[in-house]
Parts: sequence; structure tokens; C-alpha cells
Amino acid sequence: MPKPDLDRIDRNILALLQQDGRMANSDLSQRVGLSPSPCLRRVKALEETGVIRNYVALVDPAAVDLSVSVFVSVTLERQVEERLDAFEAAVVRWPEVLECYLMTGEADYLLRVVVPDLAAYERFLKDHLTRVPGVASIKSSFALKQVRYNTALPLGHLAD
Amino acid sequence: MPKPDLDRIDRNILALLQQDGRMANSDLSQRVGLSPSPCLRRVKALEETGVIRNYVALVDPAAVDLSVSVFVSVTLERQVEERLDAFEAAVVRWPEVLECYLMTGEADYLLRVVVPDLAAYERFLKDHLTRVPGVASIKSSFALKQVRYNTALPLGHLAD
DNA sequence: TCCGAAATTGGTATGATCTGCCAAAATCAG
DNA sequence: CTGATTTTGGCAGATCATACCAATTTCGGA
Repeated sequence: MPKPDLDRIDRNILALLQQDGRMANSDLSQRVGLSPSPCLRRVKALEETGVIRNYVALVDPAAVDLSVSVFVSVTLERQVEERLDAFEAAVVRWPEVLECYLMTGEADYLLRVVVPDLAAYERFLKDHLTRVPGVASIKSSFALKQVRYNTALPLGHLAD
Repeated sequence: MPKPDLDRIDRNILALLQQDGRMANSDLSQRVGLSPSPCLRRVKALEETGVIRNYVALVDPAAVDLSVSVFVSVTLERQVEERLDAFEAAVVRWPEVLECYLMTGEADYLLRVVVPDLAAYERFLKDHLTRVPGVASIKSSFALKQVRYNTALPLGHLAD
């Protein structure tokens, strides 16, 4: 999956589609100063090369009663590769884990878990996280409020 | 902005659009067992009531050279409301801050900052974060790898 | 149980949009 | 300057979104 260099127009397209993934190609082409045909071709190329991973709808967590975010620091017993892979394989199977990062420092992993309430989080700990072999320590921090949640990568600063 | 109750079909629509925000309404209607007309009407209603916040394209961070995620724990001097508001107002103006949460426990805020490299993160600290009045302490943790990044809220478990 | 109002659904016609092609223009190397 | 490659713009056919209307279903009150 080669990722060729992106010129000014490509980055402009990405910036706009990051804000509105359903923007009509006719609108998009106007904003980037192209006619619809080459604009659509660039978008398709960005999709096929994997620069654009996918398009999604963002849902209000409160509207579906999923407004509790928990950040979980997980330390494994020993950082042998096998253990890491097993943990990561488990993580991707749990839909409650929206994000997971392998971290520097003392904690090995940082997870963001989304649940409807604390009871559901307890169930997640008991039924899933603590059952993975090799988990040495778990530290939970709760988010009181989502001040900002943005999916758009900051492309502005590298505008030619 | 009232958020009326969502039935099985609505949640099904949300689950599908969270996976593919550009799915054609004709496809969507088939999958949820409806004809195109009422299906589109439901989608529009979900948009207008704010259940669907927006549609976005997700971009591969590596393809645009933004593969460094830094988690920043920020403590303010005193948690007076005025200070919190000022900090939050600053945060939403910085495009590098993709996420920001008000946390329980010792640290007041947890931020996820996305930058191209460590030098850019240094600049972010020096030029922006440390200049906000009231910031008492800053602790940075670096992500070595993004194991999982999902934007779809887990709706499966509440399927009727 | 029955009735009637309200909400939801399915179908259709219209307009907009996407898509694949071809020629023209621009870009680049030699 | 020339020729090849890449990118662009416009056009035609197909697909899709949208706005209506009639038919069906749902639900509360009698």
C-alpha cells in the first residue's frame, strides 16, 4: 500500500473531508479549485492508497447512554513480545475499548473504555480485562467531562 | 435539541453508519429492513436531533506524518471555575489537541496531542501549553504505537 | 373490543450527484 | 525544443437523494 507524496490540493481535500466526510464531490472540487472529475479521482486515489482509512458517522455518546469514559493504565507482568501480542489481540475484540496505545514509561498500555455506567465498567474489568493472562496492574481514571473530541488531524500547519 | 428514544432500527442505523458513514441509503435501508424512504427520514431525524453529530473521513496519521501521540496530564493551580473555563477555551483553539478530558483524581485534565515529532511537541509545550495562566504541572507520556483507534460507540450490547 | 387520530411506512417522480470514458492541456525529461 | 507522461476538463449514462402522497400500522380513549 504505497502512500505517495501529497501536494497542496490533496492535503486540502483531506482537511475538508475530515470536517465533512459527506461533502458532495461537486462542492469539494470547487473549494479546492478543481473540476469535479480530477477531484473525484484524487479522492479515490487517497482511499485506495489508504490515506483515507474510512468514513464514519460520529454519534453523541449521551444520546445512546454511553457517556462514561474510563482511562485504564495496564501493566503486564513481563514485556515479552508474546504477551504483548496476546493482550493486543484481546483488546481489539472488545468493542468498549475505543482506543489503545502502547506507552513509554512504567505503564505498558493506555486504554480508553466507553461504558454506560460504573456498573458496566466493573463488569468489563471482572469479565474481560482481569481475565487476560499476564496483566499485572490496572489503574483506572474516570473522565468527568469530554472537553474536546476531534478526529481531524491537524493538517493546517503543513500547508505549503 | 431533544433526543427522543431510539428503537432497534435507529440503533441499527447508527451502528452501520458508524462503520461506513458513506453507505448509500438504498443499502442502508435494506440492511435495517426498511424501504429507502422511511430509512432516509430516520437518518435525517438522527442528524437534526444531534444524535449523529457529523460525518468525517478518518485519515491515516502516518500518511500525513502525524504519528506521534502524546498524552499530557495537566494540573491547574486551583480548580476555580474561571480557571477551568479559560483552560478549556485555550484547548479548543489548538488543533493539535485531538482529545481533552476533565478527570477525577490528582490530574485535572488529560489531553491527547498529535504532532509530527518530538521537536513539534516541544514547540507546542513552549509556545502554547506553558503559556496558559494557572497551569501548575505537566506530565507527558508518549505512545509508541496506536494499537486501536475506533470511533464507533459500542451499541451492540443494547440491542433489544 | 371498537373507533379515530396520529405516526410511520412504501412508492413514485424529479432533480442532483456520481462514475467512466475521451480529448485537451499542462508538466517534465531528454 | 520535442516527445512522452501525467493531469485536467467536459460529456453521457447510471445511480442516488429528495419531496411529495396514499396506504398501513400504532396507540389511546370510549
